[in-house]
Amino acid sequence: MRISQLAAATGVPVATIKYYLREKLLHEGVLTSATQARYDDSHVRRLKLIRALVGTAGLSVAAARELLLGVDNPPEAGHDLLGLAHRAVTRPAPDDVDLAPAQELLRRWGWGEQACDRNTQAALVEALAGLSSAGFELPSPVLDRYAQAMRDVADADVGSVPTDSPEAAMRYVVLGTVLMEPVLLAMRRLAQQSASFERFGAGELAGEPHPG
Amino acid sequence: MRISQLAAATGVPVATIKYYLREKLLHEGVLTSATQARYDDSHVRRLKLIRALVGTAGLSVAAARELLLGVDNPPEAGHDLLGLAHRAVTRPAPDDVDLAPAQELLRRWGWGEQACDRNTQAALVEALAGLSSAGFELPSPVLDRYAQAMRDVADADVGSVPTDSPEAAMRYVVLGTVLMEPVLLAMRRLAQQSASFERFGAGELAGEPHPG
DNA sequence: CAATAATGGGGAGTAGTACTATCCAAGTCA
DNA sequence: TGACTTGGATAGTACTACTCCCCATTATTG
Repeated sequence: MRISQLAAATGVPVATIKYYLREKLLHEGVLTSATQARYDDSHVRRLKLIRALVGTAGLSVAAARELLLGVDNPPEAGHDLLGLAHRAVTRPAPDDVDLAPAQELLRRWGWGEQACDRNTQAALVEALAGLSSAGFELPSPVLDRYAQAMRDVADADVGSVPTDSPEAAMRYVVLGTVLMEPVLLAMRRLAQQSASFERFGAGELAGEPHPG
Repeated sequence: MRISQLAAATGVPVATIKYYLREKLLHEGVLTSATQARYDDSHVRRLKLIRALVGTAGLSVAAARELLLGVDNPPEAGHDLLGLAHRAVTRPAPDDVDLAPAQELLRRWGWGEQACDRNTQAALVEALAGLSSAGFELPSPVLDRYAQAMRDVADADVGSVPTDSPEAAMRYVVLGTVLMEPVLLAMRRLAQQSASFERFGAGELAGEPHPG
């Protein structure tokens, strides 16, 4: 399979494939001469994965590269798989963030504080600060309901990790974490629309998507 | 309050404030002369809100403008509030997307199909396509668990909308939808870390954030 | 009142990202 | 043999979110 066929098979322009090769997101083909290389099914699969990461999941090319690097070279059997996935989607926190608000919540929810990564805690703190700096104060009970729901999600996540092979687990965790996020957000919005429709009826909060 | 004081009060550079003024994200101050305008608390609040939207929530300036425009001019009492918020974070779907996969899921979950916006359904279809094109096949029962969790989230969302004033409802729905997303994602990651830690222990899936 | 500083308004410039286009020599295929 | 394709590299593009600079006009300060 030559590069133009790879392009045809995936819908990705040749120039873009070359770009991904340069950026080390896609492994090189086997050179058969100075100006010819052969690509195979692994390139097709990888290309689709890349497009899912940078397209659907909205990762930057740099983040996708880091994440793929981890998928390619599993650190050791199961060592910090989650950390790898989370690092690709969580920006590093500055040294001086105050994690106290997050830690209090973790205690309240019984989520092992020592299990939870600094940067992820900082992300929660920042997100909550965004809410409150927008003048949006969330009552604790409501926040707790959200936490319970996300705990359910996480239990589903962790519960369905394949435990047979470390590579499979790796793949599942890394990709499941980032590729599931847009799915969850879309589901939330649909559920909101449905709940709003049931509660308020058309034309109240949900609007009138199908008037007449 | 002059522009430099507004900058000092919010931490936003003067040049950036001018940019937001040009882009109509921030309302103008009251001119007291040809080269002087007065700003007040409403500008401080608005600026914080803008930073939360484009910073924390990751909206583009254009999306933030559209959303703020809606918050400023509530259409009519409760008319399509959700639609407004969702439009700001959901890109328009092309005419030819096949919504069938989403509609089947909506039926299965009992979420009123007629309540659910085309673009949002398309977003779900695309997100699921991203998963599957990455070679990631999600068992239906697992997807159903996610759906249940997001339904819980949405019920909390809709249940805590203030029903007294349309303006308050507007604000709550629009901002709650977009500003809560980063909160939910951060909570999911923390819950994953905690669940993983409980299930596999340190050094297995969760990694060893605190070795020793 | 004079010197210095700050402001509104506006245009231009910048940094980063994700491509996209062009070129060329070398190789393939008809 | 000769048009077409490829790998490899460089340069250019479109977009976004600022950031810089300028100027005439105030405001402030000594």
